[in-house]
Amino acid sequence: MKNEMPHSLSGQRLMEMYELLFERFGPQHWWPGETELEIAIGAVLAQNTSWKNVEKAIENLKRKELLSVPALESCDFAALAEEVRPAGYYNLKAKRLKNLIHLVAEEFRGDLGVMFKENPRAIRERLLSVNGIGRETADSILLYAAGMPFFVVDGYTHRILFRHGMVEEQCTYEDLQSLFMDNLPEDPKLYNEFHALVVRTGKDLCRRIPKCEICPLRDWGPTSPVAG
DNA sequence: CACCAGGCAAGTA
DNA sequence: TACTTGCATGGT
Repeated sequence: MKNEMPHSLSGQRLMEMYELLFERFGPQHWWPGETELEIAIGAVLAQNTSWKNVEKAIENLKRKELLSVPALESCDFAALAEEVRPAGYYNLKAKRLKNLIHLVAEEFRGDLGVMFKENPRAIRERLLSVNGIGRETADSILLYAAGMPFFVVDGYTHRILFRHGMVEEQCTYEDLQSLFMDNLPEDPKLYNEFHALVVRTGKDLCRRIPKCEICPLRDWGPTSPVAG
């Protein structure tokens, strides 16, 4: 039984959850990037890293005029690594950016707009085949840069839904993504705002001790990390 | 000092 | 399949 059919109990609570979060925090104005490329680059740089550090790296890239496909494709690896250094894992991320840019340059004429005209599922698989692009990064690019209806799942999504007894602790990325996508309207704007609100909420939830007095979801059942 | 942040891939068993 | 580990800066 591959649970979580559409209209599961947890699924039916999602829209209410969204409304509570939106009432509490308001619009989050995501993704905070100006171009498709900037958003895609930011998605890679943001892997397990605070957004503040990502901003510094992106600002470096802008200042060095490296925020274009041709510039990123041709620039020296060590120079790129130095610019993305504030975002952490800089050697790893410089390589991952090169991998992503290589895909766009070689298969889509260096144009993300061209890539985004292809079949969404096919593009997702193509992105996932790039070393350094996992499911969250791929979905972030597809939702926030391309405007495609893929719900982005992250650590906060899992933590919040598990703490409120809506999923099993060992549930997969696909389980969580399906819960949202099978129970909400297929609306990129809704997915955009909802994920941003999940992150905003997660920032107020300590890893060990939930600050339930300020959590809009405090009345939503269990809030202990051990579900007790 | 410890712990965390808008993950992912590679290695091991 | 299911763990574990390396990657790294910057803020609290």
